[in-house]
Amino acid sequence: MKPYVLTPSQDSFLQPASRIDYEGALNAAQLEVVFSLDGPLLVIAGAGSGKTQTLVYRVARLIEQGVHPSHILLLTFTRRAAQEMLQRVGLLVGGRSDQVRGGTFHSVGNILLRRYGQSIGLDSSFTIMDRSDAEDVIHLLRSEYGLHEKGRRVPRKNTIAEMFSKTVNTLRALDDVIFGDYAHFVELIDDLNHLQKAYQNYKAKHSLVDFDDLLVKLDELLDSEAALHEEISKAFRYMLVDEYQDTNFLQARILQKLASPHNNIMAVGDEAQSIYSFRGATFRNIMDFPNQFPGTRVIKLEENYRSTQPILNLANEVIRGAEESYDKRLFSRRAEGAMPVLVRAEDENAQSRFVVQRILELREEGTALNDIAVLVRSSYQAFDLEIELGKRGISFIKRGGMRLMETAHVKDLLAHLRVVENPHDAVSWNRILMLIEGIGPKKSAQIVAQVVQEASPGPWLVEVARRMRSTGLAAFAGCVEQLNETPTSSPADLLSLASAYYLPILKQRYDDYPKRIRDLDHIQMIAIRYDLLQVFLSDMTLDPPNESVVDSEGELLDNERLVLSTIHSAKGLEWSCVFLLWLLDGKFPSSYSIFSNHELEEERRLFYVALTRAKHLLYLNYPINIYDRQAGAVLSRPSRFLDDVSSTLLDSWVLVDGGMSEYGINDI
DNA sequence: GAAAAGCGAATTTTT
DNA sequence: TTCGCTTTTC
Repeated sequence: MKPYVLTPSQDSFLQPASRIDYEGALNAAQLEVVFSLDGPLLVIAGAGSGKTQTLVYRVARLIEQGVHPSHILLLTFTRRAAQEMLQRVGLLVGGRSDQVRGGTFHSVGNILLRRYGQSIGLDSSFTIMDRSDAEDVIHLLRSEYGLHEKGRRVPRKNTIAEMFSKTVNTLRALDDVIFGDYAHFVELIDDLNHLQKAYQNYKAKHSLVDFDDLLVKLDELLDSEAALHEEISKAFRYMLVDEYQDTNFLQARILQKLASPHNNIMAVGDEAQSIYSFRGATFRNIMDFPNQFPGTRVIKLEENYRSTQPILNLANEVIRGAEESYDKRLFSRRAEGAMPVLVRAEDENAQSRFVVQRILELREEGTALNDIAVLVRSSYQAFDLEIELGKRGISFIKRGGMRLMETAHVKDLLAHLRVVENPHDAVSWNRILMLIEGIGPKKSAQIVAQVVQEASPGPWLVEVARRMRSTGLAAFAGCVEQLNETPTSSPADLLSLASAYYLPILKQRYDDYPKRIRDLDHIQMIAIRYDLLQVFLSDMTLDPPNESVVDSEGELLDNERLVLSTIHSAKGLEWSCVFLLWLLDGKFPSSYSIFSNHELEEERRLFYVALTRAKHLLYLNYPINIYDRQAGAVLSRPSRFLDDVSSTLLDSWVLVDGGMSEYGINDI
């Protein structure tokens, strides 16, 4: 293929038509944020208070003031958030916004470590492992170590990975984590310490880096050499951090190092919306910010531009019930609006039918489908609704929950490319080898131990296949040779080669292979956008496609799609109408969390986040008479978070079956 | 001795 | 739908 050079988009040379109209777009508090460019600044921004708008204008202001865009770092919770904000900055200042550095802490870690990692002994072609890769390694090491003696209860690999991750994200020693959070495994403390060391060694030996390492090693990097630290902190002269309530202690430490000595750092957050403590995040970072950065200015944004007052009244009431009370009263100028509605359904399917029917009505009345969202606590809670939507021909997009990247077949396929990029990647070798007929854990371990040291794995594997008389391995060896012959090919071409080899295996292993092949095709489509294998692979791990589009048969309504999302994935977003499902005590809050005050409080904040996504209409739905194995009881009352809510803040509806999926409404 | 098949149990949220 | 353990097969 011939290279065809595309000239940069003309936009880059265009200047904005007129000067930026700050006063027309921002209120007084927001203006203060946008014009206080130097020194540490903490912005406490309530839900819907125009936080994104403010960030966008602040970046624009920096550029307008002559700060070079590449000296600005915008840290966000997801990469998508950064992209969207920078796109909006582009509307204000033109193409210069392309050069602003933006992304998550993890993606910044990735980029800096690729460039400077050698100074802390990290190979620049390292592979990023996701959680399930990490669990695979732990599983491997655990069996090798022989932790499972008779009669002893051994933590599951998932649990072990969680413990290890907690040590990093909460800056605690493994012993403390076990004593504090996993007291029932205290007797295994020595073994687990041993295992953690083994895990670290394994990663170092095979150039593997897990999510947490991206932070740990970045932190290390910033400490390694004074000159390097200076170079990096000079590169990011102005920093903006979004969703600060969902950062952890390690991230706060990294920030402090990145920002020193200039301290031109601004953090935005809302302690009432902290919902990632299971990942080590703590809203204490917000509280401590002024101590960490002496001279901090604090600005509060309290006016809500999103929701009507009746919705805010309910949200305020719910968060007021929190143990650690948040000094927060959102107010809106939209006094008028429909009351939020609490809807009781006889069972899950009645709940789904109600939602579908109401959505169809709203659409009749002129609400766009993509201005409606259905939110759930955990993704499986939407399954029944998905079926119902399918029946009625409503297309939707689903966010959160089971991710494409986590599926076995996608991981299998990508593993073949990962060993091309990083031949030391033992997890991927192991994964691929285990797919081959006649190769199990033992054989695989033997081969992996050798192959990671081979300069040319292809010919070596051919030889091994001949010795073993394994046709499966021979086929694989051929595939490896092909892939390595053309390492400069595009990711898409390499993927095609790997697919050709993998497809027969896929068909043999899974009865539902047609569905899985479609997933692989989807990955193939994404790969086309990339030139570099390394970038493609990193992105697939750090920023995986986590949306699945389910189109109804036939009619495609001008790209209009309903959004189904977990509450976690709905963070920062808003819709005209929001349905909240499964608002049943025992489901939300889930019966897992009701024994811990700490977790219960987080569930309450999660509920608050869900409520504040709605602009005009809010439906809180709960089915009754649901048997819950966890609780060992039939659940039938609405979430306890509504216990103290006055009945004047909510309408109550009871669904009455009118046959033929009709519903009637009785006011109580 | 190692791999494959078979069975019961458990299942939040995500970079 | 996958995890961890047990039984069966090679």
